[in-house]
Amino acid sequence: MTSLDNDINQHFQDAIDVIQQHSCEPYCDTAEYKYYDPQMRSNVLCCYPITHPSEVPGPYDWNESWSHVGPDDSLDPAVPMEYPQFYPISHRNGKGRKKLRLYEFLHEALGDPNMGDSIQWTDRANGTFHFISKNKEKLAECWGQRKGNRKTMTYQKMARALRNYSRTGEIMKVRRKLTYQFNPVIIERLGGHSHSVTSSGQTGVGHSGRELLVHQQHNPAEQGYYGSAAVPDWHSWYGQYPLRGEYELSPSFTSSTVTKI
DNA sequence: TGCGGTGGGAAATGGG
DNA sequence: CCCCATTTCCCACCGC
Repeated sequence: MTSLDNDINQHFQDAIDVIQQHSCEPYCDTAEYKYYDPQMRSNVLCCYPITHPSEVPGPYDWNESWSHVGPDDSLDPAVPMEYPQFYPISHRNGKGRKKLRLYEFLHEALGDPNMGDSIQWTDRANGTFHFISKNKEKLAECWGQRKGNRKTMTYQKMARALRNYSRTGEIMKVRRKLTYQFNPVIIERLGGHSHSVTSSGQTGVGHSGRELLVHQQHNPAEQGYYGSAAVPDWHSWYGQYPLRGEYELSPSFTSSTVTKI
């Protein structure tokens, strides 16, 4: 155990204390927070009450929960839940710690079967995901507890943070209820495998959305999810959202480019 | 009309 | 003290 590990564990323990002081809500098993070990990612994430394997949500019930949007042939509800992925931990950089970002938490949650009834991939290849209306508040509360917020996190507040990502480009809102989309660059950085991102050899750089950048044109076949006029591909989004002038669009929008500024 | 969801301004907060 | 990434509050709007 390195001193860094000790430090991290100490801070985690502090967080636990805070959480406990604020009387932990039902979804959170504080015991799971005891050790902050990158090798135990699922435990770190887990703040969700699964008392019996049968409670682990099975394949998503599209008929029931998405009846308001109708069937979508591009979606595959049969895609099996995946187990947490072991992407480079973002909480720490070379020295010291780095705060967990919301999009990182969401990506973790998407890989955690225990969170399957709160958040799910809609189209993993596109990086689109959606919250489950019924349980979205649970996920928000987990997020709030994870951050040690003073007040209870709500979906509304979490969604506000998500909307801020629209400006920076990490996550965009999809014109569909409770649905958002990761920037493919983020997916790749997080260790996902959005096939819509070609390898430029410059992934995983930097520490904020700042280096994030332009993405190539979409294969139209990949856009079935959105329909024609809904949410466009990434460079349309970048065109729509200038990203605070911190990102420069590649002269050729059609090439896959990740440019560090 | 009520509700759930969306969108965004603005100030506050807390870590680095 | 500054910057960043939210967090918190609040209000307006929209579609069902």
